[in-house]
Amino acid sequence: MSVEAGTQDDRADASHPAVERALTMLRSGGHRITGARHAVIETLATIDGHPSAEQLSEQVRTLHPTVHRATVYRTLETLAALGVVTQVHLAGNATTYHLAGDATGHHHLHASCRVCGRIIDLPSDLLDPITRRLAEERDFALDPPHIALSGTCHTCQ
Amino acid sequence: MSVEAGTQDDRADASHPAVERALTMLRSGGHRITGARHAVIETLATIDGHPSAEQLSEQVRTLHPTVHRATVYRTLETLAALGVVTQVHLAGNATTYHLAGDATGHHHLHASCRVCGRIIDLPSDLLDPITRRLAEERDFALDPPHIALSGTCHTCQ
DNA sequence: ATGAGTGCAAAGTGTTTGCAACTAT
DNA sequence: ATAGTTGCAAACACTTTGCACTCAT
Repeated sequence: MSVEAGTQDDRADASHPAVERALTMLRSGGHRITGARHAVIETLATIDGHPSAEQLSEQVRTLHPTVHRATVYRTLETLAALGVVTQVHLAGNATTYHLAGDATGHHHLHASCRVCGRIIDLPSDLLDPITRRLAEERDFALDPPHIALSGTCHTCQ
Repeated sequence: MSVEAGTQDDRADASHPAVERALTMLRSGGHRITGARHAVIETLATIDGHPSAEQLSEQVRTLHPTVHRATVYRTLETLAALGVVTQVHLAGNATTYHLAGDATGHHHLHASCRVCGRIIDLPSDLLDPITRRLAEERDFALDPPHIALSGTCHTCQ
């Protein structure tokens, strides 16, 4: 692995709280802190937008060229299982990933435009009534952030 | 093409209303009625469950072995553009297709279980309040049937 | 030291596309 | 006749897997 251990303060921001949190959760989940994982997590913390695994992988590789695509996919899967990252499925496009409860610790939902692909952030409580109704009437535990709603944005209508 | 024109009453059910409707919409959309399209539409009308393009393609081929996968994909795309079929995206799985407003003419929504993959049909008005809210507050035209909600079904919780 | 994690290459899915041949109109 | 469609093969995008090697613990 090519990431120097010991000092990670040479990169991005010395200790983005979300990065610390993610590392802690990894460790307490019984996983090892490797350079590759460190790199993926820091990339997640700094990258803008709603990156796919492939885009993350590319971005990771700009600073850590030896980190393989497959490792990024595996790391994201691990982090998702731990609840550190949220996987968002985008109606026909690649799955995207972001740190769960970024910064402020509160989640949000997404909608994607069928026409232009734009992704729109939505308040996390938007689906609360539906979540409640599905739980009561169908005993179904909705996981609202896991899919992006689909429709047409205002510029594309 | 291997489908005999003239008589389609030798297959499944002589004239499933939905099939007639689909053929009419195809024609009035300026498209040609080909054996392959006929086969796809009849398969859509008869198949159970929530088939993917690949499954439909397989099923079509049991009766019409010369119809190619690619043609099924193209036909489904055409039918979706005409609004004859509804495309449902399934959070990480293959897109599924069904005749829009099957039989009775009313749509329904879907939710899929993250664990077992089961697909649950939901009333079409479930998301009406959210649709309204998104239209008003974000000028976003939600297309509720286009994605399946995601969560955990009662047997998997 | 030792097993979790990695890089790599290769295989899997699901889906799209370029093109020559075909056929519904 | 002539465009719209098809079959085919090949490419594509995204993701997973088997395996030998490496490194965090």
